[in-house]
Amino acid sequence: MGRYNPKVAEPRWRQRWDEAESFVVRDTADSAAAPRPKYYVLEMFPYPSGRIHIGHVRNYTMGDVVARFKRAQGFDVLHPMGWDAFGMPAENAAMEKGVHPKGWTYDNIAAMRTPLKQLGLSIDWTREFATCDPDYYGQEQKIFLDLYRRGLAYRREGVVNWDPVDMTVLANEQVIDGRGWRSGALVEKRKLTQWFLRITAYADDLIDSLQTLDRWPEKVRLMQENWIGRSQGLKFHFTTTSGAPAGFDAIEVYTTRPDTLFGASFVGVAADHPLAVALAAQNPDIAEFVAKCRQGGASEVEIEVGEKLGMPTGVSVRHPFQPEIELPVWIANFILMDYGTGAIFGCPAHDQRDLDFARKYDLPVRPVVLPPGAEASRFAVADEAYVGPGKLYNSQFLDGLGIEEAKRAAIARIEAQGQGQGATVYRLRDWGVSRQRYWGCPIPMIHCPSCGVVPVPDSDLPVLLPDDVQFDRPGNPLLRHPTWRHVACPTCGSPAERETDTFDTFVDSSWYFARFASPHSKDPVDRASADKWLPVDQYIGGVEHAVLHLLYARFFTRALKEQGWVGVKEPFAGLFTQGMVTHETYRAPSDGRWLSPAELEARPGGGFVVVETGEAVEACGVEKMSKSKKNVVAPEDIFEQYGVDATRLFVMSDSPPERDVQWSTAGVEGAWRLIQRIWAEFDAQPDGPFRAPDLSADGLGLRRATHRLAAQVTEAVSAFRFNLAVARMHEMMAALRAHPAEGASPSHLAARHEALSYLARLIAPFTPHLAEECWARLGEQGMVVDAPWPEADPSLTEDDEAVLAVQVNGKRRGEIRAARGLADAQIEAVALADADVQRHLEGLVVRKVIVVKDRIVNIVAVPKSPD
RNA sequence: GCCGCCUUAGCUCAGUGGUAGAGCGCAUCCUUGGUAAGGCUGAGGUCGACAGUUCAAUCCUGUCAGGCGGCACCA
Repeated sequence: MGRYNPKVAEPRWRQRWDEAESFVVRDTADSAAAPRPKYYVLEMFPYPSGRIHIGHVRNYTMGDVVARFKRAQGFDVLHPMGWDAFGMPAENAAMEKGVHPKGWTYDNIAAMRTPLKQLGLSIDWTREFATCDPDYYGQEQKIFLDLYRRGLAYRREGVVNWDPVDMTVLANEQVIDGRGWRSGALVEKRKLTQWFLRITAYADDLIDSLQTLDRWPEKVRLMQENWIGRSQGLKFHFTTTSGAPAGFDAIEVYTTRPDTLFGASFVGVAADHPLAVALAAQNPDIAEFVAKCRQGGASEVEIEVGEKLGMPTGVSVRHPFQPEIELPVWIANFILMDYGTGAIFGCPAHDQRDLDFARKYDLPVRPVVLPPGAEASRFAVADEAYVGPGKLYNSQFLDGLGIEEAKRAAIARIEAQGQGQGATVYRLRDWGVSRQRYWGCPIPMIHCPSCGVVPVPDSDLPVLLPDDVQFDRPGNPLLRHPTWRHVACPTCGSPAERETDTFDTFVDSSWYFARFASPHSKDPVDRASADKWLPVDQYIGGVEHAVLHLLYARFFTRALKEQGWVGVKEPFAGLFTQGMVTHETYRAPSDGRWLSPAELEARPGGGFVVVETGEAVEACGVEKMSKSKKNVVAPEDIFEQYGVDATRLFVMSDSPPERDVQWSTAGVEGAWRLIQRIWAEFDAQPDGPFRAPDLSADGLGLRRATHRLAAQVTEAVSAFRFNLAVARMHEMMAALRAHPAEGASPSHLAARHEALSYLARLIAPFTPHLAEECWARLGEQGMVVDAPWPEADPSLTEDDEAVLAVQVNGKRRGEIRAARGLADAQIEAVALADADVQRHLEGLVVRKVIVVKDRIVNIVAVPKSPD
């Protein structure tokens, strides 16, 4: 008799798993012979910041529960781990602390590997790699050259988002509310020559295939769909009639509402539009306005205010359907150069922005869509544009048509006139991947003065990062390196220069899941291994990657497939996005500074006091754990105090996994107690052997509880409802307590043995160390990790007698017991005979009786009529 | 502004068209050779508000309120 001591038990079992190589995947050798189906579980790999946090613990425990569960169910499971190791923080550390990014990164990896291994994850560590390993990024360069040869990578000058703090370019996706996603600095617009990946080539497939991803959260699919932002419309040109500079005979616009063309009252162009630029060169007023728009666009303030600003250009264009009508061309601040054609026609009656603009500059508002039930002579648009359904009017050949018909008719007419055609436009833009940084994968290109851009030959790969670099000032150290960039042109041999930009780190994470299939292959991916393991069956990570990483990875997988490296186009068949770990925050009432939980002491009767000062403190809200709010807990400390299993168990309980879970000391203590209670039941069990469980005797109730538990845990884990599984384990403890070992009959003991044997295997995905200890205590063969998942006996999961509630007019009035599946008429009779029910039926006439099998009886009764 | 999610016990949250649940907290009691602990029992609920569908609504539908998240001059 004794308490379960995780400090002793946990390291012992980890060592046993290591020695047995329990989690090493036997890859190609048995892939043909083994009949086991494969299952690839992957959690989003971590950035090696140097410490793990509770969020990691939750993420990796979820994956581990799935991996161990599938393993026990007989799947050949791949569950690898790696490091997303390139990126800015390493360079920041280099600048701040004078350490080399490489050393800093690998030290951090080592520091994080220890607690991750301590978690007892069923990971095949032989497949571990970091994206900053030359072996990995060399393969990435190979992939990039494939993309380049296939025209999916190209270089062009473009207006880019420049982060002045990180001194680098950011992708559109990395700009959030006008600020850099990492630095938080206001992003500026700059013109630079950049490498781009042609993700837009797959826009349609990326959007259309979303519906095949039926094991992805609806929310994420919706976010991707919105991000790609496909719209159908019409691209056409207006011919200019007067005032246009040379070369501007026409202005091309894009619209999704060609039906409203007869309501057009102006044409607008973006401040960056070539026409605006050309006019600015001649006209100082226009130049000033254009400059103001550019600033405004960056400042974001104008957008918040929503004020529409415009400047007439003096240019006029002809209406395509009404040659007698000319429309003025304006430059307007609400038109974006990088969407559509950077020019629009304004129909104020049916577009709120155009209406705001028209009211401000006193332009005509001409309604052309009549809402259902409205009268043409009286309908007018005031301050709100009409965007609803209706019939066209004031529109010549479109009159009387519905909106969709009118769109088709207008497009057909424009096409017939040769002035344009129907078009699909996307919000998604090509992915700019150049970063002016050192700690990233070098882009394997060479700039030759005579040959131009030349790819590094395959035989010269990988292009390695030089180690001898200085971080004494901001900017890219590769540019300043004395020798690294100077190289002979592979084509002509004359002096040339290497590309000094490196890849966006999202490139690194766009294919790592494929590399795990064959982490040591000489090629990026070994096709046979990829065919065996891909796609990832269950991917698990934070919802913050719903757009960026997941979209890039889907794009990369398509590109890899076309190159023949892999056979699938969707990388992740199943996706689960887990919630965050939160914690209460506390701040001192006196000076408002944040206090860490360690500085506080619980006060009897609720609330906390500061240990040092005795000052009373109230909790001020539950928030995501962050250093700034001091509401963090270090996983290592929790492991030390409660053990790894209690930590794992707690992060899996309480909250459904897709939701946030609130960390609390009480919660871990609850998990700790459950572990102790489980162990106590195993500890109390006398040594066997026991004869086969006897159905006739007092063990039946326990056997039912056991098999119900097996069924429930299996279902809960399959459905990612880990918290439910834990709740059922709590309930199981009540059943075990009701059937104590002490003084038990042999059949009773046998039923207990079965219960414990099942329980050890059912808890194994959650608390694997405890499970092994329990398994061994029971005297079972081998380790739990190699034991098959327990099957529930269907004949034991259901009681043969059901308890039915009896309602009278929808209110519960009594309870009856009846054999399962008993005929409705018989149940009705029993229910009506029940004393409680009889009492409630006094003075009533039964109108109808509804019997729901094995669940409930509802008696509908009305008062007796007086006669 | 648009889209999505949430609102159930003091707290954190499960759950179901048919008998309202768990953990923690709280109270009472037991144990004091599992003891920086263990256990029994109990109190505590208009299931956010209103309306509808139904024999029956916490659950389905609609409207509203409050909270959270994503997107946002995307033509």
